[in-house]
Amino acid sequence: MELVKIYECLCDRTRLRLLHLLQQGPLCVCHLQGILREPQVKISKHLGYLRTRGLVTVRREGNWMVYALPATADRSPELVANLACLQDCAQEDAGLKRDLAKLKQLDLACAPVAAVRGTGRACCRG
Amino acid sequence: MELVKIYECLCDRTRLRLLHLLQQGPLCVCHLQGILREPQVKISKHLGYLRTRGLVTVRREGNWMVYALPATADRSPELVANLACLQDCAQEDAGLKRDLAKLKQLDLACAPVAAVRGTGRACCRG
DNA sequence: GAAGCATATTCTCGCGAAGGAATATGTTTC
DNA sequence: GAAACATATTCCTTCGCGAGAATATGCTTC
Repeated sequence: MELVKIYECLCDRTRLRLLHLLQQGPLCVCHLQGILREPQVKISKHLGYLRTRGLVTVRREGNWMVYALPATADRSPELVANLACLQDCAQEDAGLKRDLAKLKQLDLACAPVAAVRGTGRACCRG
Repeated sequence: MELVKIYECLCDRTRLRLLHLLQQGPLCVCHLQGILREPQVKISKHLGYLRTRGLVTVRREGNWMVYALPATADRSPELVANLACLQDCAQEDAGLKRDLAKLKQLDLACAPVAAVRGTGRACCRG
């Protein structure tokens, strides 16, 4: 994976937020939408952008599309390094920390549903 | 310094090469030009881009403009983290390694001039 | 002060990317 | 199979960026 391509994915605020959240584990679009509070088109298109560049994978789960970072074995050294770096930097970034806090709340709110779906974190409006 | 701004600077191949080289120490434009083998306008404009975003500083030295990374004390944690990450990633990148090799050669070739100028690495065509 | 040098700036072009509105696709439920 | 739902795609507009040619700026030397 080319280094510049990784930076191209990281250089947009929305994508940065998405990748940051996905570092916590797989998430479906409606989750991401609920946290980012951005229009559906916007989120869907940025996820598409990340997918075509291999920074994200998708699987369908009923009505939902569940996005995730590539399996650990499939991550290039550059990607691993930059994801780690992002984790570090996120602690200085109020916005990213807020996203994370919202995610934790969702996890709690959806605990039953998540358990049923067995993913540990499927969509909570189901 | 905003995280996204840093990534915006890193997401162009030319700028990536420039920043990578500057991690070795200050360099004048003609040095960078000699290593990258790109037209003068291109290099100058990308250096300008980096400067307006605070990722690089300049000082004039006679006819030459000497570019450098910000003083260590002036680097945000995000910048420090990403520069370190870049160093790591550079070892997987053949192009960046080649740039580095060329830089070492220049250092040797210009040793006398560099000594005179006292910067340890001023322009070698002087 | 004129000439020569290193570098920056301006102008213009083409392209790709971001955003939003509307619409399409694929899945589930009844 | 129709309705409801989650998500993707298309179409359009706007905007900033990258590239190159030509020109300007600022310093030095004679």
